[in-house]
Amino acid sequence: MKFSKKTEYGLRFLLALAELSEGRFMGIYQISLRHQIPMKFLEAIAVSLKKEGMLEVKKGAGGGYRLKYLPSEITLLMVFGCLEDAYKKSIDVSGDISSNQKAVSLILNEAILGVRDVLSSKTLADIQKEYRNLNESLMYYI
Amino acid sequence: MKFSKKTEYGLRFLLALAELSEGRFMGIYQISLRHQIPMKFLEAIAVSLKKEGMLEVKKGAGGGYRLKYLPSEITLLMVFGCLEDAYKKSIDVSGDISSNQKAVSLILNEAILGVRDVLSSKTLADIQKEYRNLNESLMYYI
DNA sequence: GGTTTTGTCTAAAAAATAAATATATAAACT
DNA sequence: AGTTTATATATTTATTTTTTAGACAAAACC
Repeated sequence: MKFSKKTEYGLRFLLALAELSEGRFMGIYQISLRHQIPMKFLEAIAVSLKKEGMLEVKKGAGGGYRLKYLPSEITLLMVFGCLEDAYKKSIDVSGDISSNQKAVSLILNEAILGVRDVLSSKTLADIQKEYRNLNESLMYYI
Repeated sequence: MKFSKKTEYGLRFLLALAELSEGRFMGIYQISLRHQIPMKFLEAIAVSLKKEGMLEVKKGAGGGYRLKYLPSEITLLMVFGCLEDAYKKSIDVSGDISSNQKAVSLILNEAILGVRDVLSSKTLADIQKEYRNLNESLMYYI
């Protein structure tokens, strides 16, 4: 399984937004700085996420992005759909294809369906929970 | 989800072997020709599969490869393990990493476990079944 | 024993994709 | 008006995937 930087950065970006207090916006510059994500890359990621309707935007001072949905409503599958190119195009099983090839494609497609199930069972809320856990453990050291 | 050509070719190669009559060997040249897979690429794929102990080899005339296991014992996960580079290295969740990053990695790893389950639930025998189905349907046209 | 058939190994070219950077423009807020 | 923020476009760099090539090694065949 490969997870692109894009997806990883995207999830970290969403996590950062999820941790904001209700209704607040946060800009890319800050997030990029605070979480060490290449700024311009993050910019492109934000655009993709917005295009799929996952974010609200406010321009100008005090603006930035905020989540359009609850963390518990944002599944990994949604995020992958926005950011992993491989998820956008489904496997093409048509045209002049041998049955050897077709059989393989069909089973791979079935596998993909299973994977989609897995990915839609995990949400941003799960990541948030993990995040808070980790921070709690850190507290003990201080 | 991305499936590399390597994996796709690999599965088609294994399918071809699975369809041989018990105990027979078949060479790369033939398979590459019959199933339109770039020969030298297939060669490398065969080597990888052999390295992981999935194939038996016989050199010289009348030689080639044959499966070492029953198709029902060969899972997609095994094949991916041999051929998808991304499957070899698991995500590294150590070192100097922010908890933002760590939380994401941890959940992604959990997702990977789920994916592995999916992939180990499908076998070469499933592909074979599909293959035979497809060929049967074709027969009606002739 | 020599020739053919097959696999093995190493290299590297070519193509595709991913990751990062730069610059200029547009909108919104104070 | 001027600052802050996002948007769009283009370019570069790096990495990975896919493909091709050639020399070598082992087994089988006659």
